[in-house]
Amino acid sequence: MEDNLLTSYVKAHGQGKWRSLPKRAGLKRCGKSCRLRWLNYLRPDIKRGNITHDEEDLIIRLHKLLGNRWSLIAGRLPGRTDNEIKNYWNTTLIKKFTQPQLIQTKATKCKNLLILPPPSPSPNYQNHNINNNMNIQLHHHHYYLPNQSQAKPRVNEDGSDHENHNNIWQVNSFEVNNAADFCTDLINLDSTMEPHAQLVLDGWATSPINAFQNATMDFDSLALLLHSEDWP
DNA sequence: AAATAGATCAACCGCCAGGGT
DNA sequence: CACCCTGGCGGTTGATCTATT
Repeated sequence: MEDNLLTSYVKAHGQGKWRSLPKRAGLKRCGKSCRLRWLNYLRPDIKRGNITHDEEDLIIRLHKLLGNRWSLIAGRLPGRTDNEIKNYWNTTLIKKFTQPQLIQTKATKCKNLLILPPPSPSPNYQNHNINNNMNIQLHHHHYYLPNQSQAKPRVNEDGSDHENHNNIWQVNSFEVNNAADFCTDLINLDSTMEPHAQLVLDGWATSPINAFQNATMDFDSLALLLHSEDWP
């Protein structure tokens, strides 16, 4: 009933003026609630049905690139809402990234960020030290490891693992195979880690990794890419 | 069939940015 | 400038549905 009122009102008068809409349309909801109902449910271009495999793949890629910026991700998935994608991530996808056996799935192919235990990194990798023994805070699901044997959490003095240490990992070095992916991983670093983030970004700007492959990509071009119709 | 646990998703809430005055 | 209003965003909650015991 309210949905019908809201739908017909928006179709007749267009979106906007949400605060005053309930009064004019004869609804008992607040304006915010009307807006949410329209955007997430009543809009005619809403896509119904389950998330497809392709959409899931795209969500994973975009989330890797953008983090929890659901509206931006939704903008790349026609007919899907930010709320829907957020729910899908929080209920379905997040499990995939927190299950250890999936450490070698597609997302883990990214070897760009090596998190290695001291003292010395593996000789099998070409390393570019940005800042030795730098402590960086990472989100649970935002780091990608080559395999479990090459990266270990720092162990506390009492033998407990990093989970009791506010997710602080000791980062010694970085390996970069693809500049764009490296850029992605930097973006996914916890924004609360300042000033360490700036150290990393400084390293990004000045370290030898810029000589690598597609290393011409910078953050400005990344932003352009995100707004490009060619993406993904 | 009933009770319980787990999963899903729409809705709510608080915060923030931008525009207008 | 400071203040207010509005729209938008992301995190969280709670109701409902589904599966399991």
